[in-house]
Amino acid sequence: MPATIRDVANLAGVSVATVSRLVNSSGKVRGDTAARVQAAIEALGFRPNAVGRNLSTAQTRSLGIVIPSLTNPVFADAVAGINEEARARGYTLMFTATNYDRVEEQGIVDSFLAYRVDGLILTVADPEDSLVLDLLERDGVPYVLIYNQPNAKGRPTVTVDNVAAGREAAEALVKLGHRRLGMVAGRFSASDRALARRDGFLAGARAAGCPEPLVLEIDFVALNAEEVLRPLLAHRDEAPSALFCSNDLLAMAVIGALGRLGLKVPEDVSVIGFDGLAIGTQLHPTLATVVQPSREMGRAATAQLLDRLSGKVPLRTVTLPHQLRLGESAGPAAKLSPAELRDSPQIEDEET
Amino acid sequence: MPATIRDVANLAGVSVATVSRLVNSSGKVRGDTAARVQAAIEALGFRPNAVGRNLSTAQTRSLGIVIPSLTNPVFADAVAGINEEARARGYTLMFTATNYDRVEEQGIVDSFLAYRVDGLILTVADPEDSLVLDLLERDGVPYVLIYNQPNAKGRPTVTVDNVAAGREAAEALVKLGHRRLGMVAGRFSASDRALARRDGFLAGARAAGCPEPLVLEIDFVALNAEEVLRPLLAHRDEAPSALFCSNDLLAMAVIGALGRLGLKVPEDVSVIGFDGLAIGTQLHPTLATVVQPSREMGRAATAQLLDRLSGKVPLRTVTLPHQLRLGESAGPAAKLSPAELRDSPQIEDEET
DNA sequence: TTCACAAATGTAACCGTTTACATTCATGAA
DNA sequence: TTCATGAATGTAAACGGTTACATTTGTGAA
Repeated sequence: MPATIRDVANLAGVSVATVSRLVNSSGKVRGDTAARVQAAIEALGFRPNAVGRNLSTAQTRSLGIVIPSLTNPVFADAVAGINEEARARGYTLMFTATNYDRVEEQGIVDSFLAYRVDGLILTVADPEDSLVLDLLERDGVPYVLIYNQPNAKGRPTVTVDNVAAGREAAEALVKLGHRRLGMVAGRFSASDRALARRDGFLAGARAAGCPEPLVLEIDFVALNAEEVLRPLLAHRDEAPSALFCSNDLLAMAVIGALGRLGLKVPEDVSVIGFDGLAIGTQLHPTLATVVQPSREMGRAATAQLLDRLSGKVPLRTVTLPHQLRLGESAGPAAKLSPAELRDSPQIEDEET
Repeated sequence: MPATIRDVANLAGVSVATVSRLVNSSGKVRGDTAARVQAAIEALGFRPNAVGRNLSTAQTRSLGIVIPSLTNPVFADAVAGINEEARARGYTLMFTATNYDRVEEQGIVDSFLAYRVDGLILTVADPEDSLVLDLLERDGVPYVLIYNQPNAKGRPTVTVDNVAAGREAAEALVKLGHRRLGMVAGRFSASDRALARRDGFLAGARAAGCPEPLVLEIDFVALNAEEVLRPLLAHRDEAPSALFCSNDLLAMAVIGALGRLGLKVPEDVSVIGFDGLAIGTQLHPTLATVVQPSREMGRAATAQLLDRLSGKVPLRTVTLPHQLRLGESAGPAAKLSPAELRDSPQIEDEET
């Protein structure tokens, strides 16, 4: 039973319209009246009910955030950026994680739409073919994707160029003298970006004349990296000497597993991740990675969405710059073993 | 201009009450009527407007979450737990991070109250003396603290026993043969839990007859651990051989800094953190830490709050079990140097 | 067939705002 | 003093649901 605008109006001896005008600084109210109303507001501890306001104005000044998981700091960072920008502009956030589950995705967006959020920021499982996004488009609710990188459909996204980044990762490893490359990724069905990174990586490897890299797709959540890596590395002669991981968390798990398998990073195997998590720089060895500006991405997505909401600026896709950060986990390839020399004769490809 | 309940009613040729009854399965509606209404709902793509409902029912089925930061995975984990539990029970989350800023805290809670969240879960800077909590109590809005551990005032909290945990950390280090202990903590003014951990740690050190540990209070955000640690470790003879850090993130930063200062963990200095972040187990060395069940804590806080909201179960303080996880970063003390022998003669105190 | 009664449905007030429009008030010019 | 005018304020209808209460409909017994 908090005080309502009517309580205030009664106490101050004015109409609700006047109170509303004062509270929202819409319309003018004379000094003495204002003072009386102000006093009434304080006396009653009046706090305007946003629900009533939302109903009346048909907007909520709230944004819905839909991400796969908070456990991966890369999303937490993005949300931090979203939070900053949204708060600065007086918007509130409704939030949920989907756990990479498309059914959840649907349910969450439904519920956000019921709450009439003004717009959404989301990372979905498959942006190409997403019922959720189709729904938003049909209902005309503005949204911006983040991290996703749809090829077709003109879906507005804030992302980095995952393909180019994947290629650069491959190139960097080749430059270090590696020829037998491998990639470890989470389920591609849950991550279009992992897919894009793979495509770039494979293209890079091919362009450098490397043998086709092995790609390992593993279950990111119930992760037993050791088990998965053992067969891959069984025959040292044929095993990859460098692994590209589709994200930093995975890379850290892989490095841990390699250690337990008795392999040293980077002496025996180089590892390079993706995301640029802050902790990566504190590790031993420090984590080589492709840095994406997660916080910025969150901020940019929010800014764009809010600009769209006030004013009619159309939403567009923004590609932010990524950056290769070579850490200690990626080192020069060990001297080539005879087996490898046989497999990759065109050594002159390798610059330095 | 989404369809309203009245649109549906018109199309189906019934009254709004009937539609409402069907949608909420309150009250009975005959089979054929139900079918007609259902058809109308589908034809119009009707999605009940939660704002209207909230206004009418005076509850929002939403919770406000207020935490210091998402960048620290410990909070992200808790939010993940909160998210799970809330979603399972049909509640939506409004979310913001305060960045350890009390003014922000106030503003955020104000805004959540304006939105009429049904309850709040929060970690505040200082639960003993918090305007925000006083406000909630005055307004009678249910809340549960998480991580905070207020001594006085009967404020409901879900937490671990930070004092006991701090003491155990000290004991563990002593057991490993360390006598010169140190602690590195974030600003105590922003973290009552760090304070509690320190108290326990100091008590443990004292009980074991160690010289009074040095306590370093540093700015957790703009962190330059190297700079801070250098003087502490300047004289190897007097420097602590083991450091207790008030959280894992800090511990990782410290380990990194030690490395850059040319000190090995745990050979030269042992480090033990607090939180039990998942990544800790993947590091080299693996991180010794006090594990708190963050996800559980989030879940427990949510469960309690929601139980309170339906039914009148009173809120209470719950202390969940923590657990010492000795990782490789905490190792046996190096042989005592002559200087240390002089300082701590009662060697028989050390068990093994 | 009629009637009593329960089941199904309808009516309209209410939740707390905003805001178009109407009304009142103050001011200065005629 | 009167009046036109603009400023300040008030009135009441939305907004989209829920729900107490009133009304209608259907059912089976007499």
